[in-house]
Order: sequence, then C-alpha cells, then structure tokens
Amino acid sequence: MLQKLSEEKLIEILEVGSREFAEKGFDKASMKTIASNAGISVGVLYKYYANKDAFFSACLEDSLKVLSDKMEEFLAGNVTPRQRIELILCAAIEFSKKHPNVIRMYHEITSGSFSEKARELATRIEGISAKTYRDYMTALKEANLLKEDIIPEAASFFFDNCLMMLQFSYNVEYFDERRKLYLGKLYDDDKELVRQLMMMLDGALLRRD
Amino acid sequence: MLQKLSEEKLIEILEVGSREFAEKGFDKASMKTIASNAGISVGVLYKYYANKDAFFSACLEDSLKVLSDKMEEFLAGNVTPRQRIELILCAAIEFSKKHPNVIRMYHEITSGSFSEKARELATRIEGISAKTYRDYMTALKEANLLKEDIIPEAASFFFDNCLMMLQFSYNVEYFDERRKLYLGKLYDDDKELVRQLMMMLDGALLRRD
Amino acid sequence: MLQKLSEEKLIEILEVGSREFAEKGFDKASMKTIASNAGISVGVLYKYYANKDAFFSACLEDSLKVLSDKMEEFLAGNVTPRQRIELILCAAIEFSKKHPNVIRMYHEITSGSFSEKARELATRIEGISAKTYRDYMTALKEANLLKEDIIPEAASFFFDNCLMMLQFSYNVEYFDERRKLYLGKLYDDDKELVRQLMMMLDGALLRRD
Amino acid sequence: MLQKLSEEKLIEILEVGSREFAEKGFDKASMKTIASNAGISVGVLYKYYANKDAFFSACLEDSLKVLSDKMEEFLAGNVTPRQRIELILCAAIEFSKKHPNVIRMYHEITSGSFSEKARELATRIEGISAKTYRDYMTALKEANLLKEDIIPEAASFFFDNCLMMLQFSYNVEYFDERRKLYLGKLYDDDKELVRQLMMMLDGALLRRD
DNA sequence: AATGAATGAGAATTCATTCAT
DNA sequence: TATGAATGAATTCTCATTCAT
Repeated sequence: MLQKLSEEKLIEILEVGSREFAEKGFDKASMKTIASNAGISVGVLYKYYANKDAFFSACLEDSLKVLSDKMEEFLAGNVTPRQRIELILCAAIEFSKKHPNVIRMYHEITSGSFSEKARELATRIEGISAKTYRDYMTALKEANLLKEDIIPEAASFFFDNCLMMLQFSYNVEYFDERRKLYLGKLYDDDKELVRQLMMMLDGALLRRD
Repeated sequence: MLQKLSEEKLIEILEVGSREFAEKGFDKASMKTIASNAGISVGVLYKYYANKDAFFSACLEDSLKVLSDKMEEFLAGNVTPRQRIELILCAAIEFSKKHPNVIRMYHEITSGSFSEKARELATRIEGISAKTYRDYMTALKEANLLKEDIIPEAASFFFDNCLMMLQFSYNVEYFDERRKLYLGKLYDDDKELVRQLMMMLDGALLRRD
Repeated sequence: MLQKLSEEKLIEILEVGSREFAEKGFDKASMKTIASNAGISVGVLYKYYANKDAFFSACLEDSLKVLSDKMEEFLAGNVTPRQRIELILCAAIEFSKKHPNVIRMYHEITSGSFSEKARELATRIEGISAKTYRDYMTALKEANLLKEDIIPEAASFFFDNCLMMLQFSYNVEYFDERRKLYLGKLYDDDKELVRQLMMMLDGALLRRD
Repeated sequence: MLQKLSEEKLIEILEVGSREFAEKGFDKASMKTIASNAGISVGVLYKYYANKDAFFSACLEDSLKVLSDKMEEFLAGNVTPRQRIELILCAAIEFSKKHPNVIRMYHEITSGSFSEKARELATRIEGISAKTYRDYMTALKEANLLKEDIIPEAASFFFDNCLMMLQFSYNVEYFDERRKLYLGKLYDDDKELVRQLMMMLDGALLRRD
C-alpha cells in the first residue's frame, strides 16, 4: 500500500471529496476541482482511487463511519426509553448541524445509480443501524415497554424513518425548505420541535404507563 | 398548428422521460436515449421542449399532477380519523406500486440543484399537501381529536414525513432494500405493515379515547 | 415552372431573404425564419429553391440586378468627366442609404466560400461594371482627358475600388465604424466628404486642365 | 505550470486556426477540424482557449499583430512623400503575398457579428493605423505638401481605403478574381500596377510641385 | 512518485432538408 | 399543392481518465 501521503492528507482528501459530492452531487462534482481543493494533482487521486466511483465510495465510507460511530453512542448508557428517544432526537439534530455533508452524502446515494461498491457500503451500514434499532426495540418489547401488538421490526423501521427524515430536513436543501413550509414559526425552535416529536414518538411506540 | 404527434405519443414521451430521469437521475439521463426509447428523433424532443431542463420540468409536472390529484382523494369522504389514516396509508402504498416513477421523480428533485421552474413546481405541490395536511390536523385539533399538546404544524410535518418515507420505501431502489433490511419477513406483507403503522400513527397523533 | 405564387410574393420572398442574409450573414441566416417572415412555409421555399445555397444565389441575383441597373444610369447623360465623378459619388452614397441590404449582400459574397452559382453571378455582374468603367475610362483616354500615362484598366480598377469602399463604409457595420474613426467630424457631413473625394479622384484620374 | 505544448506548437495552432477561419469564415470553420489539422485533440484547444470565440480572437490578435508591426515600418525612415507612397504600396503587396491569412482574417471580421473581444481588437488596430495615417497626412499638410483644400482626415481615409482594397485584391478570393477582371494583362504585372497606382495617388494627394 | 497536459468519447443542441398529410 | 412536423448529421464543449516527463 502506498504511503507517501500522510494520514492527515488522506483524511483531508476524503473530506474535500465528501464536501464536493455533498454540495454538487456525484455527477456535477469534478475530480479536478476535488484534487485542486485538496492541494494535490488528479494523478494522485487516481493513484489512490481507481476512478470516480471508487473515490465516491471511499468518501461515502468515511461519512458513513462517522454516522455509525454516532449510532453506538445513541444506545449507550442506562436511561429510560422516553429519555432515550429524546436523547436520540437531540443527538440527530446536533449531528445534522455538525456534519451536514455526512447526511448529504447519505442522501446522495439514495438517488442515482451507484456502483456495486457504494451500494454494499451503504447496505452494510444500514444493516448495522437496522440491527441496532431492532435489538433495542426487541429489548423494549421483552421488557414489556413497547406498545402492545407492535412488532420490533415495524417499530425500528418507523423510528429510523422518522430520524432519517428529520436529518434530511436539517441538511438537504429541498427538505429544509419543506420543513420551513410545514413548521412555520416552529422552523427555528428546535427545542419545541423535539418536544412535539417526542410526544408523538412516545405515543407511537411506548406502552401507556 | 398541425399536431403530428398524437396525444398518446406526447404522453408516452413524458412517460419515457420520467422513467429515464427516475432511473438514472437528471444528469445521467440522456436526451438521445430518451428520444430513441420513445421512438422519436432528438429533434422532436427539442421541438416540444426548449432544453433538457424544460423537458425535465414537464416530466416532473406530469408526475406531480398525478400526485396532487391523488392528494385530494385522500381527504374526501366522511370517515373517522382512524379510518382516514388507514385509508391514506393504503392509498400511498397502492399509489407507489402503480406509479413508481412519480415517486422517483419526486425523490429526484430532492437531490441536485434544479432549474427555477422545477423548483417552483415542487414547491407548489409541496405547498398544497402541506396546507392540506395542516388543515386536516387543525380540524382534528378543533374537534378535540388530536392528542393534547400536539400542534397541527408538527403533526402534519410528522405525518407527511412518515408517508413520504413509506413511498420512498416502495419505489426508490435504495429505500426499498432498506425496507427489506428492517422489515424482514414483513417486507412482503403490506397488510400487516399498514396495521403496524396504523397503530403507531394512531398512538402518535390521536387522543386516547 | 410553378406559378402559384404571385410575382409580388416571389419578390417579397427574395427581399426577406436578402434582408436576412444581409443582416446575419449566410450561415447565421435561418431558412425557417426567412419563410416565416415571408409568410410562407419552408416547404414552399424548397419548392422554388433547391437548397439554401440556391436561395442565397437568387437573393444575390436580385440584389445585384438592382446594383447593375443603377450602373447604367451612372454613365448616362452628357456631362463633363468632373461632373460625372461627382454624380457617381453622390449616387453611390444615395444608393447605399436606400439599399443597404444590396451592398451588404455584395459584401457577404466577398467572404465565405460560396457555391459555384453565387460565384458565377457575382463574376458576371462584376464583369459588367468592370467593362462599363473600362469603356468609360477608355473613352476619356481617347478624348485625352485621362491623366497622361494612366491606362484605362488601372484607372477603372482604382475608381471602382474607391466606390466600393465608399459603399461598404456606409453599410457594413465594421466599415461604418471605421469611417467614423477616420473621418471624425466629417462622419456626418456627406457633402464635404464628396467634395474631398471629388478633389482627390479628380487629381488622381483627370488630366490637369 | 508545465507547458507541454511547445512554443512552435502553439504558433502552429494559431496558424492552422487562422487558415481555417480565413478560408471558411468563422461559422463554417470547425474546432474539430482545426484540432485535427493542428495534430492535437479538441480538448487541448479548449484547454488553451475558453471557446470558439476566444480562439478566433486569439487567431485574430495574432494576425493583427503582424499587421500592426508592419505598419510601424511603413512610416519609418526619411524619404519624400512620393517615395513613401511607393514604399507603402510595394510593402502592402509584398505583405499580402507573404501573409495571405492575415488579410483574410482581417476581412473576415468585416463581416459577421463578432464577440466583444474580437471587435475591440479590430477597433484597436484600426485606431492605430487611422492615427498613423492621419498624423502623416497632417505632417504633410503642415509641410505644405498635401494638396490644397484636402483635409488630413479625408486624405487618410482615402489612402487607407485604397490600401485595404489593394490587399483584399491580392488575398481574398473574390477580390482576386475581380482584380483579374479589371486589370486583365496587368494582373501579373505588380510593378506596373504599383506605378499606375502611384501616379493616381500622387495626383490625388500631393500638391503639384 | 507526482504532475497536470493531453486525450477523446459523449452530451446537449441546432437547423437544413425531407415527406406524410 | 402547401404545410410544418420530423429527421438526424454535425457542431460545440466537457471532463473522467491516461501517461509522458
């Protein structure tokens, strides 16, 4: 494996790439611009990554790693389910604001037709979070905390959908406009939005006390 | 003016275009391929539509029209809120299966930076459904059927997010794989999925009787 | 020969064509625009003229005819050579202002690579004026009015060059700007310009009294 | 920055471009053909020049530079006005034969509607020669060598017109044929033509001794 | 090993010309 | 016969990828 480029440089390249892909989308992103913004030559880019697809996959992997790292945190610690939902909602919004490009990269792969590599990566990460949520919901079920009749699979699907839309709503331009449209004055009031979502998710998922 | 292309041909062209855009995204879609798949020459495409952007907008408008026509049906008739949620969920799934490209076209505009025209179109439709849902939720609120403390804006945002993810889940390749991943055996059981979602949405939105 | 189109219509078509070619040049002129401006369909245009080249030739012929008709007038009447030069100069300027497109059409063929037909036409007309001028100069020579040592061929070449540049200067955008650049305040004073040119041509061509 | 294309190659590209533009005119000239004739790929052409307009401007600039360089020579040295006219006539013919495309390029911009850049370039050069000639004529005037009553502006306009037509006559296909038509046997006798033009310009411009 | 100039396939778009109605 | 919609070759320009230096 080549190792002339320092670890930091490699990270920078991926960051620059992620930013470009997140901002312009795969097709409109330019390899030349990426190289130039990262302070390297296109030649180097192609030394490390076989082609644009492969480079995109690398950027995606980088982004998804940040996302899945966060995931583990989500379910750590010993708190009540109600508290957990609130924590996750807050964390999702916070993460959105801190790593806009990660969410945008994620959104980017949901459209377009990507390479096998990108598909696999995304599926792998998706698999992790799916399992994490399902395990959590299963645990809730076993603790008799999940609503009667709700099966863990449906609950985790539902919950992740809500989170995902929330994150798109904070990062992807189109969804952000949509958020403004729906929420009106609530658009700027994250606290109240979380409170509202909390109540709804609580009512949706948890057994009435 | 002579209209050589029959009404059906014009519709076919929009359908072929929508399919191409839905499958490959705006950038990867090729005007030449679209023309060839529609059995016409590129010249005709450019006779009817000034450029790729304008053609995309036309395809989008066509798709969104189908979508907004459906929207009105959603809220027609006099049924209980619980029945209404179920009706909408079923209709959303049914629509998804019948008009996959419509949903994909909608998804397509959430990524990328589109022309003013496309943006306007989408915003217009979004505005209609936002208002429709908010009005409905406001009506529920006034009838004291909405959950205590939930405000109509948040409720409609939440509800529409759930519907949108549901529709993406049935049409956009990536979300479809994700659905399989989460739901497992429930993937093929629409009936049960609706029942589960129903229960969750009911718990999320409606006042306990 | 087809004869559905009235004589006037045919003339109108050629005029519209000449205007279009004169304004935009051969390549940028559009057959569709010409047809539409003439109030006919492209089909008719192609019924009467095999292709764009042939239609251009027809327009050119039409223009050149106007030019050569004028030519004959130039040399009619019985006046002194000095008066004749002045008459021609004035006529050239007057003609320029009245038939800008004729001059522009003429200029148009001097550039570009035109069809055999167009070439022939132009050469034929050119031949007529060349002969006319040479004959006139020969007559002057024989009357011992032409400057000593000047041969009629050179004199007519010189004289026609001057006239041509004068006409371009009044019609072709580029040469018009150039005229302004050179002449400054004389740009708007045709009378004085003629007087000046007169003196120079007189000195150039005619024997000192 | 690495300059892969050698200085000679760059010059060759401009020459090939000038030839193509000179022969076919701006519209009919093809960037692909130019690239291929210059032995490079289209990509290179677009690497060095933003678009066809810009490339045309570069070719034009190159040509005009040669032209304006020559201009300075025209008026250098201390000779009598009569000798100067003769020198300039000879130089103009010589230049025409040596740099046919330069004159053709110049002629090309007199037709068509060119980019701002091309227009500026041409106007700049035109301005230089206009000033040069006017200054010279003004000097003649002050030295009481210019014909009585002739103003320098008209004289320089007249003189430059004659030179321009002379140069077109040697280079632009159409004008060349015309020259043959007018001059007949004098077509091949540059020496005699110069002598004839000399006499006429002398008579037109200079005070009788 | 790094560079970035060069390549050239491919995309959007135009428009002279044809031909079904 | 007239129409103008349809055709499709040709043009400009882009950009991922290659490879000589």
